[in-house]
Amino acid sequence: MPSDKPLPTLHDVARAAGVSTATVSRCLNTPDKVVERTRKKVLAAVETLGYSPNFGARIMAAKRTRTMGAIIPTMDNAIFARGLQAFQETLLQAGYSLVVASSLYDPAQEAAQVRTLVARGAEGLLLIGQDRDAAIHQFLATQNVPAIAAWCADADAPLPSVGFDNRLAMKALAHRVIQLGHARIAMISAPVAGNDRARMRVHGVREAMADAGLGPDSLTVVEAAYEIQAGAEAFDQLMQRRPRPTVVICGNDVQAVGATTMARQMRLSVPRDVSVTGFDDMDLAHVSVPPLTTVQVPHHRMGRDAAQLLVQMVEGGTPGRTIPLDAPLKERASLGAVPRR
Amino acid sequence: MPSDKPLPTLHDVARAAGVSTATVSRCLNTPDKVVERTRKKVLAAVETLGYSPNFGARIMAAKRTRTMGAIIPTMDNAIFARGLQAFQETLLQAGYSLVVASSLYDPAQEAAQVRTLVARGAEGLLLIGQDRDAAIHQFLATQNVPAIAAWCADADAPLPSVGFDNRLAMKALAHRVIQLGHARIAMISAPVAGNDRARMRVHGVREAMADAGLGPDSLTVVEAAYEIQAGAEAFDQLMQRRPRPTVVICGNDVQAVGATTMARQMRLSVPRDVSVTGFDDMDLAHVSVPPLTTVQVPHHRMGRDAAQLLVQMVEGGTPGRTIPLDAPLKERASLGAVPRR
DNA sequence: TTGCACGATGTAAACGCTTACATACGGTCT
DNA sequence: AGACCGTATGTAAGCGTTTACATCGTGCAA
Repeated sequence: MPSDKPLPTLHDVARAAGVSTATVSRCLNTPDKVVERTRKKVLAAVETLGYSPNFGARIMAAKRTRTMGAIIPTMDNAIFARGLQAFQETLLQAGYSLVVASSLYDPAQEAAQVRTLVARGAEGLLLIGQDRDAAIHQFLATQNVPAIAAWCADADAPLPSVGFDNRLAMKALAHRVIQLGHARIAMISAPVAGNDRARMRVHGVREAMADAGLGPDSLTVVEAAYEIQAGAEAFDQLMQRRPRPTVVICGNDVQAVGATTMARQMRLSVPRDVSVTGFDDMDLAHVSVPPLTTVQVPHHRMGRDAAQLLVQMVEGGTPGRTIPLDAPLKERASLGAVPRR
Repeated sequence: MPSDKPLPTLHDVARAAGVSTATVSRCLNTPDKVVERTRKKVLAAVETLGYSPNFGARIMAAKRTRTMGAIIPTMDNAIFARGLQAFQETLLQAGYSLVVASSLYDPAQEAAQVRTLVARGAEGLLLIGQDRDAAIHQFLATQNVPAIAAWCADADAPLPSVGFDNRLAMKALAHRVIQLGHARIAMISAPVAGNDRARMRVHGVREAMADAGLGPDSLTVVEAAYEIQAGAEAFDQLMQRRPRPTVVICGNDVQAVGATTMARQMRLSVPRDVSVTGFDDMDLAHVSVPPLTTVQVPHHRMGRDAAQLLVQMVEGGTPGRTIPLDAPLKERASLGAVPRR
């Protein structure tokens, strides 16, 4: 209970400056509508009183919160955090604040957060991926809150998206893998339930294989948690299989680094004995020994473009058009030709 | 201009349910003050109309935003992002939303963000470190907004803090380094201007050296940006010095990984030719070859405890007492005995 | 039966700002 | 000099909740 003395109001400032509340308000919001002399007086009063406008009253009168919301699976994932950073910076430039919430990869939590953020006055929402219940879209529509999906690019999905095509990006990587002669392929994926990005990456590998005439039984997929250790364990498990896969395609860099680390422990040389690839191109990918072949995710551009698109949708009332971004293959030492024997 | 049909208000719901606005409000906020039959009627009306309370009006009347603010240097730093994640999760449990802003390590930006977040209705603020202008504290005091500092622990600093003592943690690491026989010590630090965490870490090394009778000229400190590449360049530069340092203490894991990477490029063996240490214990530290000796920063606990303390300060009006946390030394292969020659 | 207490609901007053509209005041043009 | 115009400022009406207080009704004790 912060029951201290009440904060000064517009009225107090107006009285102190000897003007009306309207003039004070104008000084703060549209300074050029007030003549210099008056403005100075008012600003001086604001200063001495330590006035700061009341948020509630302001948005109630202006009918604008100038706040956007973002719901990401978790900021523990550095790559989301970085996208969020760019999103926030761009939003700030446009005069918006950012409220964040996390779903922890749980659709129910995400749905709850959508309601929370809208109730908290978010004028627009940034979500990750397209996997969600139709009820959410309906809710957003009735509340008249525009939303966009990042980390994907899919023109005919429910939400306009800003990002790259997970399926195609991974397909390109898998294509290159196959080109190098690999035919016994294993994949470590994050859990695909409720995660279209992970699912699409698996699809991408499948498609590349199908295109190359490799049957579905040439691929072994295991799901693992988004952790280095889990990647390591999954790699271990995959290496027990006979015949052994010649390449392990990972759905992300974190698991891939777990894989290379485990390979070293198992005294398997990467890529001589087995190749490993990642996805995201985070710092880890460079540091891994050997450096990871991976897909570069444009997290910064994604965050920035998402912010711009969302602001445009909120302010222009426009429907919002998907912005596809490139996610180029970064070929590094962890991927080599299939071992001959 | 989202000029669509206006959203339903409390009045609309009240009319639809055939009750007063007060009853509807009670149904939503204190359901047990309303008899079952009425409540059902009202909730049905809420549902069919798709009613969602107006944020501005609500906080104006209730005088509570249930929003906290956090200003961190950047979410590009995974370790801040993770602390923030824990902070947000804990806040959510307590019924608060989180507005985030970033200072980009710039005190002026931080000051501006403090004002922005307060104007945005933040009831409490999480800041990083203690390095800031007194004017900020004064502003927060007049606005009656409690704030705490994370990533540090300093009982007699202006703000109550939740975190660890950067100086002591680094001193412990340096002590161990010296114990291993190192006497020509180099340090790569993030820029210390306006960054008490970085500065305190340097102090820690200096103190450990002084305690061991090593003069200040046994230490070479270079500042570098918070990037792998910058760490690599700084390491290169330090390795040109003669006599060459036998250990490079880095202010953080990112720069340390840059150092080990550069060492490999220079065909220097770590720790045989030169030892390297980090600070933070992020994923990178495990993955580095060799794994980094570092200081484990309790980012998750810090975020959680910070949230709890802040909520307590906001709700209880209590002054807030510093919560010191451990940041233990994690000794791994990158630190070895001083090379004999 | 009357009176009372108490629980359920209604009434209406804030809350502090923005902004449409009204007003006042000079200055210009005829 | 009078009419007119434009600019700077004032007046006051909301904005949609919450909540103190008033009112109503029902059940129970006397």
